Amino acid sequence: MTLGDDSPGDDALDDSADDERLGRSGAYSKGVARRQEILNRAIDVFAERGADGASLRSIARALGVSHAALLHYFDSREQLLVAVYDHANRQRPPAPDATALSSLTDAAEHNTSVPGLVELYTTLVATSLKEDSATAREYFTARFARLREDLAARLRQEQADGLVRADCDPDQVAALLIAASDGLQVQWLLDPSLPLARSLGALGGLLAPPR
Amino acid sequence: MTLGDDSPGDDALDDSADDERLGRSGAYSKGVARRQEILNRAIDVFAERGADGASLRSIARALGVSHAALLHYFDSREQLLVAVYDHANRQRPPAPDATALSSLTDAAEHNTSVPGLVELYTTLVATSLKEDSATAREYFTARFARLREDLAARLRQEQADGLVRADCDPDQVAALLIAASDGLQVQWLLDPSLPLARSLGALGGLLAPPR
DNA sequence: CCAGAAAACCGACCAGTGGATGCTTTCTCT
DNA sequence: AGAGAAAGCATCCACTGGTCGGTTTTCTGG
Repeated sequence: MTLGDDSPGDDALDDSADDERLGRSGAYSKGVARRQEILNRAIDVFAERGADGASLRSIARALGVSHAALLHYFDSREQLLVAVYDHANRQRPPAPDATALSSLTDAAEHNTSVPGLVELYTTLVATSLKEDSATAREYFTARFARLREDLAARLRQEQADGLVRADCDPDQVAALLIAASDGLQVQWLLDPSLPLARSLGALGGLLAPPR
Repeated sequence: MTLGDDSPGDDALDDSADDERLGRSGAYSKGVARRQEILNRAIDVFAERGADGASLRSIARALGVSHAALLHYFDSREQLLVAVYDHANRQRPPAPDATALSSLTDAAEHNTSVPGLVELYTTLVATSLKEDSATAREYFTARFARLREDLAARLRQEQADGLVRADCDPDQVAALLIAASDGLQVQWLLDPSLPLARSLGALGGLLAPPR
């Protein structure tokens, strides 16, 4: 277990923080290339064969390596999947000057456009709730906290600018926005006929200041 | 596979619809008792040992039976878990004359008070997204549809009564409310310091008619 | 340039999983 | 009592994530 000898300087997270973060990135050039390859192929396998079909052996087969090779780059399947999700998200750099709502709508649009992404996200959130979840829990708590902070700041600004009604707490609304976006994506995946964007838009209407 | 001989009159769903629905309920009295026993113990195991710890063998061990016995009452682990969730929900009969928002707040309160319930719910929703999900998908699509309809009706009434602002689409807001409630419960489970009720309350504030 | 250290990778193995199957035991109804 | 269905078990299966020891490949410092 990674419990007995959690060596000082947990190298799974804090090395080469500028580019990639989860799991060992290779020291040799072949290694870093493989790592990218894994991340890229894994999302495909996930999209094609679903969460259950994306076993370590299945992903490894798609790459022509053994499943042990994957565990050389990532401590666990969980960590691999988190890295895949993280990787998929870094493909879409966030627009810094977007509205709180529009940034969420954009993200939702992106998620629903990449096959398998919402399923991956939901799967990972579910595993992050398990008590013994190692990587996922840490990752998503941090992600939610960061997102809430970011959105709350945006909302405060928009309140000051008169774009958002003033009689609501930005912190609560930030949590609310994220929750609504996540929940709607799930509902949409179960029933794609739902107008995801429009529902989020309705929330925008509720946030607009009274005229 | 249950694919070859999906016999006519799928008895897993349509028999004894008044009380229980998922999986075979016993024809002998001992059988129906066992079924209740399974449902009751399973939720405990889930609460104590988490989603991963709730394997068929683990649950069976807690009952003093073999894991094959469980599969005699339920077609699959997935179906068992759905039945457990359904069972846990039937414990709490819904108040018929509640506000759209208050009914959700109550439900959220209930979910967060029963250990393991939110984790079970999230796990099941995640599995319902998998392509080959048999029972869960059907169950949750139906659940979401029913919930949306019910909430939308409540909202329309409240709009007519002047309790909810009129300039929003009840259907969109219904989906929104469910999504927000679900998403907030997840965030709360990852960080229990979040004021779940207050966040939902903020949504109530947004829905209130302008004064 | 080449020795040697580290990285990359494999094959074999392990305990545990969900599920299928065939058999025995227990129950209930006529 | 006896037929027939339900309840339940032992056993098997393919597969999973993860570990381990060993081999090959890749790089770097002298």
